[in-house]
Order: sequence, then C-alpha cells, then structure tokens
Amino acid sequence: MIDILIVEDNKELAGLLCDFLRAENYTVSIADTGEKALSLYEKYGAKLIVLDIMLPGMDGFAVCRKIRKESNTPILIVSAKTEKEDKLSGLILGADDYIEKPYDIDILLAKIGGIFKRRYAIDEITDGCLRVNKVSQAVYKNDCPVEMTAKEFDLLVLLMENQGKTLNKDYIFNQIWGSDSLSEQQTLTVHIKWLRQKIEDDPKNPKKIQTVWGVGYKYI
Amino acid sequence: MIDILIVEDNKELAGLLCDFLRAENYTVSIADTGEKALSLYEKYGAKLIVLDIMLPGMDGFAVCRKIRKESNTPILIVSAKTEKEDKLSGLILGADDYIEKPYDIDILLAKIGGIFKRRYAIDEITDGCLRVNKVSQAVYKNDCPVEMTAKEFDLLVLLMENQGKTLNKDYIFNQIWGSDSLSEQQTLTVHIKWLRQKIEDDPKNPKKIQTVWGVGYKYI
DNA sequence: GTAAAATGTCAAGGCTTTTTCACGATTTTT
DNA sequence: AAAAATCGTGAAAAAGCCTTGACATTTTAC
Repeated sequence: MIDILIVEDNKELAGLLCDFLRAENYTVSIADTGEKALSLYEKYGAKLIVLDIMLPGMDGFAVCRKIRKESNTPILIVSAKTEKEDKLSGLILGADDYIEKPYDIDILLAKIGGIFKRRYAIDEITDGCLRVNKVSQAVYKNDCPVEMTAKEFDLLVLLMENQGKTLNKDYIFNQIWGSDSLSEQQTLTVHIKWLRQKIEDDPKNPKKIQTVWGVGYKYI
Repeated sequence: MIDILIVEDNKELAGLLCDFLRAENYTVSIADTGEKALSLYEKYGAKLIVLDIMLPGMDGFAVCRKIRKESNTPILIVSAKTEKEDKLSGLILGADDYIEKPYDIDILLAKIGGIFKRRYAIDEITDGCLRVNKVSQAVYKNDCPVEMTAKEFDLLVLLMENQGKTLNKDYIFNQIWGSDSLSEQQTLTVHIKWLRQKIEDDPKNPKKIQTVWGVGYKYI
C-alpha cells in the first residue's frame, strides 16, 4: 500500500512534490496519466490520491469517479481552472479537498497532513504513553505492544472513551456483557484488576483506572 | 451521540436545515452560540458539526480549534465571507469542507452525505448481503448478526479485502497466524470450513469462499 | 479408470479466556 | 472503634476457542 499517489502529467512538478512528501516520510508513487493511476491504484492501493484534473486522455474527474465507485480513499483535487462549477462538482463527486494551481507547496502539505490525520488517526485513542487502535485491536504502552484479551480490550476502550467520567458498574456491565448476561458483577472487578496489571505502572497504586467508591470506575 | 450538530445563530435557517436533515434520518441538535455548541459536544458528542463562522461571542474558528484539540470529528464550515484567507485557514485548521452563504441546500446535503460516507463507512466492508465492521468486529448477513471467533473474523476480513484475488495458503497462513507460528496448515482448512458454515447460504456448495485447487482460496 | 495429491470433515484434546468462589483488605457508616 | 458495605486478590472451575490427527471425499494426472 502506497501512502500517496500523485496523478500529474507535469513531471517536474510531480517530482518536486514527491521529494517534499518523501522528506516527510510518506511513501509516494507518481502516475502521469489517468489510466496509469488506476492501474497503480488497482495493484497497490493508496491512502491518499493527489489528483490533477487536467490530464492527457482520461481526465481527473473520470479517475475520481472510478475510484469512488470502489472505495473511499481520500482524494485531493488539484486544478488550474478557477470556475466554481469545477470546484463544487469535484467536491460533491467525493473529493476530500481542493487546491488551485499554482499552489503554495506548504499549503498543500498542510492539507495532506490534515487529511491523513482526520482519515487515519480516527480509530486510535491516545492518552499519554497509552495508545489504543480500535481496528487492529492493538494496545501500546510506550510504543510496546500489550497483549489484551477481548473483554479487557472492550473494557479499556469504554473507560478511555469516557476519560474523566465516572461510569457506574451497572452501566459498564451492560455495555460489556449485555443487559441479559447471567454473569455476576464480581466478574467486572476481576477484569479491572487484570487491566490494571497490564496498563498501570504500579498496579497496586492505580493512577489511570480509579475506583469511585460505591459507584464504579473512571479512567483519568 | 448526535449525528449532526448545527451551530448557527439564525434560528430560521437552522430550523430549516434541521428539518431537511431529519428527513434524511440524521439525528440533529442545534446550538446558537459557540459556547452552547461546545457544551453540547462535550455532553453528547457528534459525528459531524456544521459550523457557521459568524457567531455572536466566540466565533466559529475558535470553536473549530477547541474541538480539533480533542478530537477529529468532521467539521463543515459555513461562512458568508468570501475572502480566500478565511477559506484556507478554516480548511487547514482542520475543517473537512467549506460552503459559502447563501448556499443551495441540496449542495449542502450532498456535502454532508459525502462526509458521512467517507468518514463513517470506511471501516465497513460490504459485499451483497454481507457486512463486516472492522471496528466493532461485527458481521451481519442480511442485517442479522453472525457470531464470529477472532480467527474466523481475521480470515474473513483478509479474504474480503482481497475480493476476487486468489490468496495462496502460505500467504493466508502468514497473515493470520504469523510466519513463526508452529501450527499446521491443516488448521486453515478447518477455519475455512467454519467460516463457510457461517456465511455461505449452502456451506456444502460454497459460492463466496472458493477453493483454488493447489493454490489457496478466494472470496468472490 | 485408477492412483496420487489435495482438500473436507469430524471428534478429541489442549490451551486460553472467562467466570466463580472464598477470603482478605479497605473504606464508609453508625 | 466497631460494624457494615464495598472492593481487591488468588486459585480453581467452567466455558470457549484453537489445533491436531485420522479418515473421507474430491480433484487431478497418468
């Protein structure tokens, strides 16, 4: 999977942009026609497509439509045309952002950074040295992977998504085990214990998962 | 969690937009000041914020910055100003899209639809009557939940993400079990069997998970 | 058509996760 | 300060998941 696919027939401009992006640690590929772009995308996939509208042969709009048919990959449209119609039809068509040529490279980089952040950081919950990815179900403490069982993971996500809020035990139990569960609430305290052992620096003196007496727990 | 939070001090306009959105089955709340918007957002959360820049008191940019500090919730900025600076600073700041007042309500609805689709459909893989959500780890067949074990789920996602492609058994095995696994490849065929029993209409005549003799499997 | 190779099936077992239970420790109430 | 309520802990039982091996079935090659 490529990070960024640049679709641009001006090789000099594409090369320049490519250098800048690689300097920011993105992996980049360049296609100078719409057809090549689609074939590269088919083969390797991409996290973001920077798409020039004016291309020889198949134009950018056609590329955008084709890609939109099969995926939600973010597309940033680049165009020399200034007509409003183009901008709107591009965005409605499914592009995530739009920039006019000639553009300031810093602004383009900022837009790309923004798209990446909004699009690919959304499934991560972060708090200090703790990082939880809801898609890959992975937990990292100081960037070291922490093994979690399913129940522990669900419990951690619930607590972290309500950081600072006290969740009462009935609520937690219903969220994780379901209201029709036959298990006992004692089960919850055992899972809290294991979670503390995995994420607290000193499990005997929990700083992150705090007990709220008579109520429940909260993540701080 | 609210679907859409409208931040707009013109109550008539906000009400109108609200009606249109509710007609499309979104849940909607309205805030007429930036402060109220932030407090509503704190309390309930929102999937998308439609944010007018010109507000009494705290302006839209300030609201946008505050929300961006703590989350990646999509923001659609609405503004009467036409200066280019505003547009750009709003977008770079982290907004997902931009529309100028007075706007055509259909265009706004299209933009909102686009944001929702790009932002919230990305973790779902759909194929015909089968729907897989990678975040909640849930699988639905004809909208009925199908229970999956972890290995079955991973295997299904791998196959579906490579729909139409034949994956050879070594590849599948390395992806799911890891290259240093001591398990035998026989394990894979057993999991394939279970997966077929859960997602195929007739598990004895699999239509979706096909065997490619001497190579591996593919999802069609 | 037959033998060889590859895949499918089933049930048993082993392993991990989850739950339960009993008891000890801590906090709150009286 | 004692009693009551609540929470924490460790071990063991229960449940669920994964793997394995033996054998059946299907496909391919000769």
